[in-house]
Amino acid sequence: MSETPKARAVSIRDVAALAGVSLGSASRVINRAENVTAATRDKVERAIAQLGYRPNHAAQSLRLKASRTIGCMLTDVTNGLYAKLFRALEERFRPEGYMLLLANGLNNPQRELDILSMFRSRSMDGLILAPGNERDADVLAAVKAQDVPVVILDRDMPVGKDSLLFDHVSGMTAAVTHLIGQGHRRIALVLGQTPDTPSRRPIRLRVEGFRNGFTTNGLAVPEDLIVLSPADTHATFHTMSALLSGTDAPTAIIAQGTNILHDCLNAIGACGLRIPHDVAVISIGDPDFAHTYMPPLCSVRIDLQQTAQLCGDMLLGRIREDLAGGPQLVRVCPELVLRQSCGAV
Amino acid sequence: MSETPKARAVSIRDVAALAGVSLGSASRVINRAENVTAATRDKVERAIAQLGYRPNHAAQSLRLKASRTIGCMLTDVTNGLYAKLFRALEERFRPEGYMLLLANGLNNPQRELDILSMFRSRSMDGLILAPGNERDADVLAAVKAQDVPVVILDRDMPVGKDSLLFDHVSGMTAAVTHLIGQGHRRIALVLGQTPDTPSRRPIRLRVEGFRNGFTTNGLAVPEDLIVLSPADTHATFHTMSALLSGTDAPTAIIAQGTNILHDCLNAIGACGLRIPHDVAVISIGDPDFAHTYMPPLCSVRIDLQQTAQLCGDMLLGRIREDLAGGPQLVRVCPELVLRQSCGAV
DNA sequence: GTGAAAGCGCTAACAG
DNA sequence: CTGTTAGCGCTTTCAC
Repeated sequence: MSETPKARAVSIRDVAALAGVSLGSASRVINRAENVTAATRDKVERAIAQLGYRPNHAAQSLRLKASRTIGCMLTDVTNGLYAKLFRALEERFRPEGYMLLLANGLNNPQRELDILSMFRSRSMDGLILAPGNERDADVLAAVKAQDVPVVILDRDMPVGKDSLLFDHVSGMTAAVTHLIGQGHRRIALVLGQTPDTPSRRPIRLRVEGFRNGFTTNGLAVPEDLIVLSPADTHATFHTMSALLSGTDAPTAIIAQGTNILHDCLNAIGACGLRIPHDVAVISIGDPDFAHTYMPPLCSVRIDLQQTAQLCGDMLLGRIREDLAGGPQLVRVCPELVLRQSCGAV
Repeated sequence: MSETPKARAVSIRDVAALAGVSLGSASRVINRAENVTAATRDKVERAIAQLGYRPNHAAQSLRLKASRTIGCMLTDVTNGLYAKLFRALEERFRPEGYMLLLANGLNNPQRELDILSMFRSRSMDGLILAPGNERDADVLAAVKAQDVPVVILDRDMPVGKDSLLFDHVSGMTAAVTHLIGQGHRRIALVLGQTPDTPSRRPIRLRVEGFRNGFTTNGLAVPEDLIVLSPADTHATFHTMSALLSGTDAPTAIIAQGTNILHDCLNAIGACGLRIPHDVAVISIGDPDFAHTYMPPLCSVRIDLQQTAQLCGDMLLGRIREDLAGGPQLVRVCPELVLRQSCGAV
């Protein structure tokens, strides 16, 4: 079994005793304070090594009122985007000595409230939040009530917190404009449908960007090709199959999310169409298989390293109080990654 | 901005004062102790509500030597399997009042050591570990040295800890046996390659199960069809294309991991072959698109709810000390999900 | 049933 | 430069 099953963990007291110095000196060495003799430092460090001492984090947190922990509430890590985002955030915060508490909101307001409440009592040093429910009054209030630094990720929440927003409008406009430039007019936009879809910022802005792409190019928006469809059934497949084999079929498809994308690809295959010759495809989001697929799929990608970087700058800035003033708002622009599926390249 | 920017958080003292009772009584109410009058309870609860009091978690941890936090070190949440596992673990532990600290080991021993060290100083109540490096002496030692309950997930680590192991052998044997039953003899096994592949339990056991499937059926193992290939390049695509268009080509493919699977599917498509008519496919792991794909992909799936349930039983059992005795070892058997791609159904 | 007081392990302020 | 001490917020004896 393990080494020292129930032996009380070694405390700074034990270290001080073994080193033959006072508790305070031991603490100073541990916290790399200036005012310590080399000799003292040495004795203490030897004792630490010998005892395998590690400071008690709970005691430090209590004392310092800082836990070196960031609470992350994301919609669902099962979604590749959030998983990658989490990874990027981990890379950003780990070198600074922070660990991340992760909780999935799952678009469930009650659950989100619980999580926010747990974060609150656990004295997180900061929070990174992407609640599913931007318009839920209770969630809004709970976010607003947080008294630690908060960064809201890609949600419109009027709660007076810092936020980092993806510019879905420009991303989508770029995609549409590119397709229009390739001669496409009948472009379909396929989005995942959830109960409160219309209130979701990412969805809302993508639709806006889509329309925007046409109007700025002086074209009418093909409203009939904006498809909202539940991501977890075959509904998308059937809808798209019908659309593709019907009259005035789309010649290009912009699909959001891995599941929806797969359904679209299946529909294209089932209709015997070829990409990009018969129909062009752009993926919103850049899953791993996009660049492996045959042909490689053009996609609208968000730079998650950059996102994490900026998010960390803001949050750490607030935590360290280098950053003052009212709520900041940082934008990250998605980029269009040209690959064969959109007929360019 | 936020409500009470820098006002010192309300403590149990404030609650007691407002309620007009002693600090001890307030504590008793909060901890739902028996010995409190209804009147006292009432006053305290009113005060709590009025002040919006939330116990200070750091202080509780320090006092109780328990943080109600579980440290999870998984290889990489970016991998759908781990993401789903994390979700399942969250479902298991949340109702019990635990939150999860998540860190990605990324197959990097140094990183894993750092994480284990942080876990150790943060007095986690328990750990769930799936290190990439099962054979790294330092990692082994660090895991062994943990003095809180630990469950090792799907790794062979002789460290005297509880563990939950997936029975990859039986899963793979079932897959092979099924294919053999369908008349296949030339079955390819395609696995992801990493520097220390051979020492990885999941890989090792799958190869073993593959061979086992043939030998128990009295057949020779097609060693030439065991393909190890890096998951992050197109290598798999090329290897499989060559294999499929060569002489004595495989008539069935067992592919492990989403990326490898995609490469195999691409190769099959590129060679103009049809599933399952020309070549059968079984996926190791059951990504979302498996059941959506056309045709739906047969897969070997691990029940992650069950996994999380058992993992929680063990870990919570140890934490609460209901579970005593030497290291436990629990096995979870993957199940073969029959779908069209393997020619049955 | 309730209040007073000790102390979890640590840091920081203060004397020396 | 070092030792002593107070106290972070909480739970839990222990008297009353």
